[in-house]
Amino acid sequence: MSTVERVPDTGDLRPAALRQAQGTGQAQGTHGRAIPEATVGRLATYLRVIDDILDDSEDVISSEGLARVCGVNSAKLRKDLSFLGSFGIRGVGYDLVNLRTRIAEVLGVTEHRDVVIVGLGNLGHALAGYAGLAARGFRVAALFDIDDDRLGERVGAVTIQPISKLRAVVGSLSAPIGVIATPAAAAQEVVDLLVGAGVTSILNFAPAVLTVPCDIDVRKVDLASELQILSFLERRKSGNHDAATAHTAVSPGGAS
Amino acid sequence: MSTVERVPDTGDLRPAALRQAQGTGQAQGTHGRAIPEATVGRLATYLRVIDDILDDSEDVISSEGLARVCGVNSAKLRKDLSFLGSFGIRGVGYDLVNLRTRIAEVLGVTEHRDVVIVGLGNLGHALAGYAGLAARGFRVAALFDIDDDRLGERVGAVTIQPISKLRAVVGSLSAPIGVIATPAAAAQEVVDLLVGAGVTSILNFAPAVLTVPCDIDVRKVDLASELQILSFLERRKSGNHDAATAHTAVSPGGAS
DNA sequence: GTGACTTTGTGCAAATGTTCACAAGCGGGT
DNA sequence: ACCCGCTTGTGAACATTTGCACAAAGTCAC
Repeated sequence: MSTVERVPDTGDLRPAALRQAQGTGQAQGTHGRAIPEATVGRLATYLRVIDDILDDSEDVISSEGLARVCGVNSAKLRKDLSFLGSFGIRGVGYDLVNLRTRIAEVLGVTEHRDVVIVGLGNLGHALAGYAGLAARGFRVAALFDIDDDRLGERVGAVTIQPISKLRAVVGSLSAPIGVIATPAAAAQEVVDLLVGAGVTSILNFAPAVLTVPCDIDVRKVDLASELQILSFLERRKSGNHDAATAHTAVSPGGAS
Repeated sequence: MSTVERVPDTGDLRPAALRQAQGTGQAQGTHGRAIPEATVGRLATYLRVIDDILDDSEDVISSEGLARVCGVNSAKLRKDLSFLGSFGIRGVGYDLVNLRTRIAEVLGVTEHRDVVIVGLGNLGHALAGYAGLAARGFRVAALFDIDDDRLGERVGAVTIQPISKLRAVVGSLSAPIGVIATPAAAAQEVVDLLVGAGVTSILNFAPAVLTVPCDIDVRKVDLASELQILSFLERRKSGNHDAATAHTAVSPGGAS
């Protein structure tokens, strides 16, 4: 996952999925250790679960206890936390408040981080109205849509603005995250606009492969892909390999 | 990712995230090879991209060409496809129509697969109204909500029904995928209902860790987690490790 | 203070995933 | 029919991630 500079002939631009898949090298932890990609992905879960149990539990929790609630192996949890420059207490466990603060720091969500959403269709509305965002460290700072009918409409406390305002508004925010909730056809155009306005982190809900400069992080959420993966697992469970085998028996004896 | 049977003391039930993270052993490919978890996750992307380029392109594409559009390494693409019992033609490439059919078969989306959505808030509405679902091999078969005000409302061609009908309706469908779009507080209750009704594949949008029997597949989509990961990457880019280092300098010289 | 018990932090090995590099195979030109 | 150039399929090297097992380090009872 560390061969980003070796991308062959795409030059400065490359499909976002490439960066997603390959990662961006190593993250520096607090005490100089690198934080693996896989660990970062779980920290968000730990943070949420800790928030869930902050009230009704002791103020200290063991790796075993937290791991059970998070649905992960306790050794993995401990190793993950060790990348944060851990301060668990041997024989006791982790102080929940401390732990929460520490993870939030590493994830950069101690202060609320700004989010701008482009595309206010059904999905965009759902995202913009999602109350959980504030609780998880984010603030919906601006909403943009290309459709005149939607301009001026308010979702929560924020008014939908025309795309033409995007550059100026984004410029006034500090390192906002861009969320693309437009149809796939518009996604590349929108991502170009966002990048042009200085956004360097983007969450893409449109089912399209985006091409961005190599210093931009893009993550993708694709409902249909998730369903298709479930569909595959389902298929495997019921043992329906037959339909697949039916019509192409091309490869001979090469299999091991 | 193949140690599912070794789960320690949770017995028959275990948090869904565990199964998510660990996978469920190995999938059997057509010619007897196992399909790795990571490959399955990419097949959905390939399928979508192929659909995108089916018209405006040649009827054959090289691994290099397809890989570029999908944003992956061409060797990885070839290896992924080789698990399908590949039938690419050396010196030429892959027949797009064939490839599409083959991937759809493996993913189990040749016929439309039924999806039932529970929770018709903003997000549920967005999902239910998502036109792309049909194009990607799914059919919204039923909608359920607990709120009396929403009962009878139609989204697309489907009417929202009370939760009490869930068991009966699900029983009349063949291996539907359950989608949970309720608040986190209701998610465990809903997943229990779905499992009780015979659903074995579930996509969870609620930010909660679900506990399910071990033969049930649960996948999770969490907006806030994705944003937090982006937030971390952003933080790393700008080199803001300072705030993090500020208040806990516990671990001594153990760092490399 | 001492010993028993608990839990963290981590070295190490196994499993999984990615990339390279190249032999094997195919089509087209002559 | 044969050669040439192109592309697939895959063995092997490399990288990452996971899980085990245990030493190190703390608490608690007495």
